[in-house]
Amino acid sequence: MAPLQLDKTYDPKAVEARWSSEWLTRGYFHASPQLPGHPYCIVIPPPNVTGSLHVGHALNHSLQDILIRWRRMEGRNTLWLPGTDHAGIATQNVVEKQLMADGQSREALGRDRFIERVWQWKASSGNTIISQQKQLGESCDWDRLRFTMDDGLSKAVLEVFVRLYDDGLIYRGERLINWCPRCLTALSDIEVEHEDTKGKLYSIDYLLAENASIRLTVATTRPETLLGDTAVAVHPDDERFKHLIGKQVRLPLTNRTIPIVGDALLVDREFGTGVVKITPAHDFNDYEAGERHALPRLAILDHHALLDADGLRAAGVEPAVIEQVQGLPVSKARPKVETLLKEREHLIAVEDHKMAVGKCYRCKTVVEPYLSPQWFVKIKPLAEPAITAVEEGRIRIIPEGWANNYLGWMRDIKDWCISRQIWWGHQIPAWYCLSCNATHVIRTESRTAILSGAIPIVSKTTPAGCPACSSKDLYRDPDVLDTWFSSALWPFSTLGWPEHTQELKTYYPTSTLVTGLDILFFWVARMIMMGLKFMGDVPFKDVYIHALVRDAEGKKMSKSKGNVIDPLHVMNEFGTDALRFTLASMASPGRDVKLAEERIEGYRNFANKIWNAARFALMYLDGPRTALPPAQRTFPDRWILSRLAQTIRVVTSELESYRFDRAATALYQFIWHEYCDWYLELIKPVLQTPTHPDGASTRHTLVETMETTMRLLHPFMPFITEQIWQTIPHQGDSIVVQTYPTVDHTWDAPEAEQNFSLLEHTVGLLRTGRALLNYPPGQQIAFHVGHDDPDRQQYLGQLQQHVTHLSRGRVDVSRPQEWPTTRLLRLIAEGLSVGIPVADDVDLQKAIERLEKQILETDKELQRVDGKLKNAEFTSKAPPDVIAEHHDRVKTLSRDRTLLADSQQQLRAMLGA
RNA sequence: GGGCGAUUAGCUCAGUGGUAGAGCGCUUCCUUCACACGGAAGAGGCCACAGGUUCGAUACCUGUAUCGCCCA
Repeated sequence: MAPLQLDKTYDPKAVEARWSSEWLTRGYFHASPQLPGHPYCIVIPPPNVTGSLHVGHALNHSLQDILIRWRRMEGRNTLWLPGTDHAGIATQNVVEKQLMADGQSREALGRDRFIERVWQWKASSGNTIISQQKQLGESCDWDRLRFTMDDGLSKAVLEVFVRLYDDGLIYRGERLINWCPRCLTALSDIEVEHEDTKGKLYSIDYLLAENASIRLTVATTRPETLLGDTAVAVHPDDERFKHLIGKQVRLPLTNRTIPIVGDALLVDREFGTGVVKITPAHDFNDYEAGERHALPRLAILDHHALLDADGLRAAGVEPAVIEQVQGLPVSKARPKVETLLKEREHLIAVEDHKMAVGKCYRCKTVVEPYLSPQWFVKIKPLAEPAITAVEEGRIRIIPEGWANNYLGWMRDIKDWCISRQIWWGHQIPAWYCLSCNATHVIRTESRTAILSGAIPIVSKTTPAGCPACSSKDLYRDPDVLDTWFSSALWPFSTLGWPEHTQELKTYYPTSTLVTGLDILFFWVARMIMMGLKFMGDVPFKDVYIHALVRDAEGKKMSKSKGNVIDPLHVMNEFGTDALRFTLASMASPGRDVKLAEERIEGYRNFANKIWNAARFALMYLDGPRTALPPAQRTFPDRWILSRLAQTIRVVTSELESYRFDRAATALYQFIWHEYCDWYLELIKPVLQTPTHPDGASTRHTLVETMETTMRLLHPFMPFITEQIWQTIPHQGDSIVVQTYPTVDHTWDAPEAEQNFSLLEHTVGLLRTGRALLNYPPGQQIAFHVGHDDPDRQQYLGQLQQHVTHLSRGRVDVSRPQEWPTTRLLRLIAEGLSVGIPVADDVDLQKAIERLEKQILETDKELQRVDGKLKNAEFTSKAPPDVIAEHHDRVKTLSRDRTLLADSQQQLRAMLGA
């Protein structure tokens, strides 16, 4: 292949477009159980089908792609399985909004036509995120794209539901659940977000029924729910009130009297007045207290969370009060009730009070505890093995700190409410015989209510008739399942379960799950439970939890908050590789990512640096290349091979421990500050001399190290590495399917690394001296270099040509004692001395100040180290090697100190002359 | 209220029981032949605070403060 012409500046767009389509055409990402290699599988956390790629996805997906590309290159049989979930509530909301814009409504359309509309919407818009993922270079097996509402996955949902029901692990019952009055559906506990808000604490007097002069002051944050109170509670040991337990109080604004109960769990004696009201139909704690005391539940809110006239009448609320509050939302009813209580002198005090309100995680509407019949998963029996799996290490959570989080939640887990009162999703496979359930299924014109006593027929297929009475008059439960119910099956439903596929056999359990902490409970925990239950094995071995990308205020990014950053715009501006590398480098465990554009720009520059290194190589590759054994190569070649070997070691081991940040740092450091800054500079004299005897070997090392480096970097920056790899000499069709670099021990060259360190310090001092004396970079200067240590002095002799080249001067290597004593600036560091001649017209002030500063620093350090050595405790207790090191340091520092002082004195003398 | 995490250079963040680090930003010099999306040289830090362990603590322990997250 003819070398491609490389532009001076890297242009990511053309390169990315070319390779992302080329890779797909060539089918590199297609997995097959028949392929050789130990399987390595990741299932993607399915993004919401309504979504577009946000920066959180970009992070999550970049990390997975790094793992997958790395393992693929290692020769594993890799499968990265992509897909989306149907996001019941979110998707329904999106399509409903569209309908509303057209003046239509879901109800007017009817269920079947509405669902058709959603599928149409999915066909036209549901692939947005998929094409964006491809743009990011994700090496998923796109042939296996899955969707939670696919036939196969839906079959898995049916299978699981029916089996759990048959096992007694799914039940239907009336419970207090979280209800979103905007989405008009139940939510599970974890779909409610708690938010601190400023509220008020109201103190309200309830009068004792038998003696109205005795008042009991109740403290509450929700005075309007008082209309549904069925008791007040005090602490059974509270001396102030315990004698009142068992008596009745008059409930204000109603015709009811309610009992006073003693309840140690509900009542905190220190809180408020020490007396609380109990409203079992509208508060979770009260619901449980109501169970304990067998209290009635009076619901006074309807499903829109409006004060309900029927409910209020049933609760014995005075007609005049009903008149004022019926049909009002809570926020408007509260001040009305407040006024009424005040008028009747029941309201004693109102204080500011901090409280948490629950909001719907999809639409942020305040949720209401709501009494209704719902379907639940009995979760304890499923949770137990899921706890054990993590405790026993069959599943590793990384970083492991989150394991406690997981275990704590799992041990205290509550039954999972899985029914949703929406249309888009997997409809629950339960039917009710209308004749057997005549009193429990109540049909009116507008809706059908299935009361909690109704007996369902649960079946994978539509039953032909009622098994009890053979009636064919069956009514299907209109509810659908929580989206997370189907997501919980993802690691095996996507591989073909309940069929016994070759894919399942090969790729389950999957290897690694990469996800954010935010869905540890929503998703990860539930996958573990379902995987253990239905596959009899864990769904994955490693769970890597990465940081969340947050907005400027440290808040979670979400579409509904409108605080998302668009990664596509970033990819356009700086290149996909730059974004990917940025995210990888910021993926430190336990810290949230705050994405700054300057950072991405920095890695754009890194890509450009790599690009230009490759251009440089291509310029000088003409001519033969000879592979000598590493030991016979030049010093720069031996050094860079040694550094490359070390980098391979670091990158590989950091990847193994999911330290993407450290792997990225190691690559950056090696490529920029070793390969470009030093290696390419060191070999220029050889390359630029056409007949140089080391030419053939150097060109070989140049290609060898660059080709290896591209492979090492490829998982992080797939596009630029492919482009460069294709351009330089190589074997094979694509870097995607090359082997990942492994360490070649013959590359290790400690002696070259030591010499390099000496070279680096020497060149550094010479350059400092040049800058101090304001000599132009190009000016040839007759430098002196020397070292205290005879070995080092000898090495300096061997390095002379390199020092000469890199310092752009003539270099005399000799003992400092032999140097001229006048018109020479001497700089000293750790035994190393350099001498720079001082021209007549040079301003010495800067150099003198620099020496002064260094003397002060050396003094300070000397004092510190010497102080430690004079401390008897230190010398008697510290390890001998540490003490020896300190002695060495004192020796070197004092010698440096003397030489620095001499040098300064000489300069001062010149200044005086 | 309970749990977890953070506090290190102007900013964003690594890090380690024995000499304090990176990227970006900043200052000065340089368009020299891979790269000005660049090169070279610099400036900049009581490692949040207070105790303790230790010969030695930025690191380990305890407490405090501030911030953030999760759960109730």
